[in-house]
Amino acid sequence: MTNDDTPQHRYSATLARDLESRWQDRWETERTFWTPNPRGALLGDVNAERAGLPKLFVLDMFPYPSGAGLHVGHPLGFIGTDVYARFQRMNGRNVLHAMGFDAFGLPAEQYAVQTGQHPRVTTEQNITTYKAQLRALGLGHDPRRGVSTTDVAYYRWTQWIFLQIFNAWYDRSNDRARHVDELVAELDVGTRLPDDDGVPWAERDAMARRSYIDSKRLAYVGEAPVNWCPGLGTVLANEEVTADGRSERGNFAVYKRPLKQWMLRITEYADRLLADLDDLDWTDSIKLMQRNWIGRSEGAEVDFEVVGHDAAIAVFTTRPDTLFGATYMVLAPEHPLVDAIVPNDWPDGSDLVDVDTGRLGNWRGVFGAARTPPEAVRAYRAFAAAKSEVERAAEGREKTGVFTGAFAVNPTNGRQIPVFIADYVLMGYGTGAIMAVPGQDDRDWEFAEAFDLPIVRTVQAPDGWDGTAFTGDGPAINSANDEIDLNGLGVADAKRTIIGWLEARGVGTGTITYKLRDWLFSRQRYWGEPFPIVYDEHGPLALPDALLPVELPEMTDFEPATSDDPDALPAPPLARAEQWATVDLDLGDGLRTYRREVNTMPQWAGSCWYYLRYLDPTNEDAMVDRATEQYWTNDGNDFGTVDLYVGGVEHAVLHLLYARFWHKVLYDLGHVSAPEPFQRLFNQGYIQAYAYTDERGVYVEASEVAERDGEYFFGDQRVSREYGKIGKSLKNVVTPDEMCAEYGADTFRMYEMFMGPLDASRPWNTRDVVGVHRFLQRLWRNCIDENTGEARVADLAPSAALERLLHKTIDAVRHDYASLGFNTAIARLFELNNALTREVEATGSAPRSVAEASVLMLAPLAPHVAEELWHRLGHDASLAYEPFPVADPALLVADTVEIPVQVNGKVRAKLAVAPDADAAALEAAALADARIAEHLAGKQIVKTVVVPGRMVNFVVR
RNA sequence: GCCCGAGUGGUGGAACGGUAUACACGGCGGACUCAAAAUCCGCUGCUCGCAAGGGCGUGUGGGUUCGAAUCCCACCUCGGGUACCA
Repeated sequence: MTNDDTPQHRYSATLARDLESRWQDRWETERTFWTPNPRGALLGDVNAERAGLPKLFVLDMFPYPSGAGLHVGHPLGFIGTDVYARFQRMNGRNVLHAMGFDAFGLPAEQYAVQTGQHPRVTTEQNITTYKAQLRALGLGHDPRRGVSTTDVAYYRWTQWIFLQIFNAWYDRSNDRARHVDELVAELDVGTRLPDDDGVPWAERDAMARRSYIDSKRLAYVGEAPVNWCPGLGTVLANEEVTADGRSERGNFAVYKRPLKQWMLRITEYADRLLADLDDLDWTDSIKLMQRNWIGRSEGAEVDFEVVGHDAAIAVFTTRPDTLFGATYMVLAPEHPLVDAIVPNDWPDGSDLVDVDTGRLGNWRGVFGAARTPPEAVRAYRAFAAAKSEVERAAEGREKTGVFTGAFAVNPTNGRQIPVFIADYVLMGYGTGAIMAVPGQDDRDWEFAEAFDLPIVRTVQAPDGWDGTAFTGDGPAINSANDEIDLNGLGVADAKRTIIGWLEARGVGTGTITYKLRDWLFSRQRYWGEPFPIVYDEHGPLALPDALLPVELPEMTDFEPATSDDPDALPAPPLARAEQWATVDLDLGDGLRTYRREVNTMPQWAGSCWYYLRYLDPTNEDAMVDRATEQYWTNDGNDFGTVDLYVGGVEHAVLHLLYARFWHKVLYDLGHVSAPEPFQRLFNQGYIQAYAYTDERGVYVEASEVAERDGEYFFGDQRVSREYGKIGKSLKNVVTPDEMCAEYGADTFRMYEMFMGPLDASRPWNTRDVVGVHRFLQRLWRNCIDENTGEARVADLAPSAALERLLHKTIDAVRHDYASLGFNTAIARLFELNNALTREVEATGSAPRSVAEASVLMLAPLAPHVAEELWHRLGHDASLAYEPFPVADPALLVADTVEIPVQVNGKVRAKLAVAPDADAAALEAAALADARIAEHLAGKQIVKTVVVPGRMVNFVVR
């Protein structure tokens, strides 16, 4: 690249690397980015006075340190937050910016299973690599605050938070979580009554009381249908299962199984999680994704009596207005009422039955060889349970089910309607049972067609309706009995009316249901946080704070028992650590032997609260000091603690919903002072890259492909170009390390910011990087003599035009930095520098005022070279806290502006006029223009539009 | 299927309803050089024209407006989310 002719002090990659490592060392030695807390261990003696400034908490979604290290796509958001943070430091904010690691998780464990290397060793090596890579980018993080979720000193507090959740219950009357001791106290004095089976509190024994309290906790052991993944040997949260019913990690089949697992009662927060979205500065699309996930729907619960039984089937429906059209019912196959209502024999005299068609799951008896209802139910349940989620998806929406032999009564008209079980009804949603209204529901229509069930329309479909279910609005029909008449009412009115009738009759109520389920919180893994829980013969008990942390035992075999058998039972690795799992403790009634919880927490646990630990990472007495938390949360009217949170959209529901939930629990219990964790959320785009395949479709090393005449060649071989995720499999990995070596970190940082808006995804193109490098080289040359390395600025006034441009640039760059519009800020700096270059060429030196302002404006983007230039321009201190330039408003007004003159909307001339020229003056000037006169000749002016300072338009005929 | 979001030069991308294509890459031409690289300067949406100048242009088709990349309607393509949620 460079040879002997190149001036010694030209800004080259070598020079860049040299000054970058010097400045990184200096920032470290001088503790430049140590951010003071208002009190406590992190107040310190460096920058302490800054604790009096207004705070700004900037946060990145912390990374999982994978063995592959960073590629160029990873740091996009990190650089964006760093630019923003540096800019705000120069604006007099006390900025907290740190980087930790979300280091529990499957890859380290799977690597451990393969190699026997302890996951902690792998994890620590990976973190070391990441830290070195991140340091080389010059990110201004406070190194003291970068916690890892795997640090014992960190997960001690993750366990502590779990205990807060375990020891809390949700007080619906006050709509907040409270400590269970308060529940016990209220029950003891009788201001609150148990809401389960009516046995008075005073008459319950200790075990009954304990089990009642356990049933109220926000963390509880529940038996629920869970996503069991035998291929991974663990259960998964709904959020970890893909749409086609496989595990997000590893792509194994997932089955629904009822298992006892830890659950967190996030559903109690559904309404608040929904409502508080309104006050967050998040994009509408993320809010919408969260709203959809929470899935609030309003409707009614209606009881259908079962013929011949003293039982009723409760259904949830969002369309109570269609109740008259309910012609059958469907229960989920595993619905608890099924066994109770299934008769031993098929009902007599039915005109319903076509026993011999052999059609799968038809009216009765023909499911497999089933001859009786119990046989049919058993056979169908086996059929449904044997299907994995994938198979269900693959079969599409084909409706299957069996008649249970039972009938229920439609409360509106007394008609007896058959009761089915079918897997299109899910146990986990609503009541696990539906009333089927084929006339107004597509799924019910399909099922009714498959099973020849009657269809009654209760909403008038529009003329020309093609015959299937009509789900739109329209007047009710066929919907009247002796007491109530919905006919003619629209859907909304009909709903209101029927709910009133149901409530008056005591057979139903208006209700709200959520799609959101409680959070399945156990994993059968080794490399996660152990629960601070032990069991006696009656159930789980919390360990006291004094016994935290519960550390992971040393093991050599980390593998959970995996299996191809969907019916295999979970066997967590910690269960094999016998010594560890059995423990003698005195929990208040003498030394006894307990069994530890052998599941671990999911990876989301540690990432639910790391931003709080950044605030006070070394505190051994509390998760975070209260006053410190308040300082970093409140700058007047904060609703969320973090001011700016930047990360990928892939965490739109999982992480962000879980973290909001934990934060709200902590808020209710008085541990944090804002109701939400993240005030402003910004989703950065992805960087992808081109990949190339040869004739066989095999990927070839992208860095060795050359473009010639619009075609791509790998050696002599023609290859075709694709576009996709950066990764080993596409052979298109480019690392920040390579870019730093070839151009320097400043060039790399600026290129990432220049490629496009931060929230847009874009292709990496190494070829384009050189443009930013040239800019830095030109700016350097404008300030520094390339032969001597001395500053070449002069204390001259810049030309009026340059000065005006400088202030216009300051104004634009400030605005762009504040709104994360880094690509356009860079374009402005390029323009300023191009103008400065011309002035330097004309006069031989750069005016100091322009050079210094340029350097300060560059600093957030390219901090190393900016520091070096600042230093060479004669400043001893780092510019990290130097005030950012401020534009002089007087210089923002141009002396002339160019105004387009249009004839019939087409630009025909441009006028140079004073910016404050009024409409009359503009019109006169436009009419005086020769070219305009030409276009107006022989035409009649119908209308003249003049917008002062903007444009003139003549409409002619 | 449903719900979002996006389609602008050869490429990445600019553009409060008011001069479309800022800035950069690439390309072309030139300076420097024995030469090349690096560096510097100029040109670069398509099209007709010697030129002056004109026509056409922001996925497609309509609409609103004096004026639309921008607002509205329909459609096409791509990306994301979600999926029997009653």
